[in-house]
Amino acid sequence: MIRLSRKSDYGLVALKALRSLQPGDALSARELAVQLGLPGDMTPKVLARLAQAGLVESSMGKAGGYRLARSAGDISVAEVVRVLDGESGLAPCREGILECHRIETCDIKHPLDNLHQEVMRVLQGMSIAQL
Amino acid sequence: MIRLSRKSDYGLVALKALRSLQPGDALSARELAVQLGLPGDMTPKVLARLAQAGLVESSMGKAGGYRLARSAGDISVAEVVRVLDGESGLAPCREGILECHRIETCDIKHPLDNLHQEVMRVLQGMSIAQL
DNA sequence: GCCAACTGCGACCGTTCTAGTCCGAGTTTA
DNA sequence: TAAACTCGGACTAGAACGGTCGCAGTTGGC
Repeated sequence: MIRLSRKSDYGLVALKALRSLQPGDALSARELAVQLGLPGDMTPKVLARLAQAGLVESSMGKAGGYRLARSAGDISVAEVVRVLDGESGLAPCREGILECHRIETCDIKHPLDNLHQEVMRVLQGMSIAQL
Repeated sequence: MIRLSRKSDYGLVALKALRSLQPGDALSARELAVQLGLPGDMTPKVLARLAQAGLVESSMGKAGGYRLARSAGDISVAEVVRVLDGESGLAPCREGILECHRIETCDIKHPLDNLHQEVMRVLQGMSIAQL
């Protein structure tokens, strides 16, 4: 399936909301959740992950919150998806535990990898600012 | 997640195998499964679905089996994915039962739909023959 | 005419992944 | 010192997916 997870969806919406923030200001996760209608305890998680990856900055303590770490035009959809969903190839050959037993003879992996790169290039081409 | 389901994966592999068939010949689902190392009872399902969608032709009875209904160059990856996984937008706003409650105020749906179309265009650009 | 080898189709179950919640700890400001 | 926030892990419920089983219908050969 070519579909974004909810996490990525939430992340995109949240980033978009942070875009219209005055420099120096910050929005708390709870405020964002209420404002955007996102599930309460999911929002801090998504934002924390984005902060960890350097897409947003966080300030702790009272009156703390999140703000964009870079300009909205510098953050691509691809980056958000990669941070929140992890990057895995198009092909469902799981790595690790459930390894594909066809891996030796698989002749479609390379073409699919190429496709995957093209898809990511498309996502790379759209920034938060363009959403 | 931007990942193909196993069904789509199996479908692509199977179609690719059918490509090198003599005209008039047919391969049974079981043969394909053995030959490609696919799970035994999954393969008939995938092929039946493909036949239903007109991507492969089937002949019943003894010595029956499957063959491509069109030339491999005319079948795109996008089509296979659409048939086996169903087409759903990039955005995870499920339709029907679990409708997104943000649907009214959602301002990223349209941009995501555009992205989705671009992604499908990429998949459309690769045919079974190119795999 | 019967049997064997297929497709076709629906029902079913177990596993995996995802979404969402809860809770405790650390940080900052008033 | 208290309030408001981030941070991180652990846990639960539910949906989606992969995979299996069984039966009906069809065809070709003996």
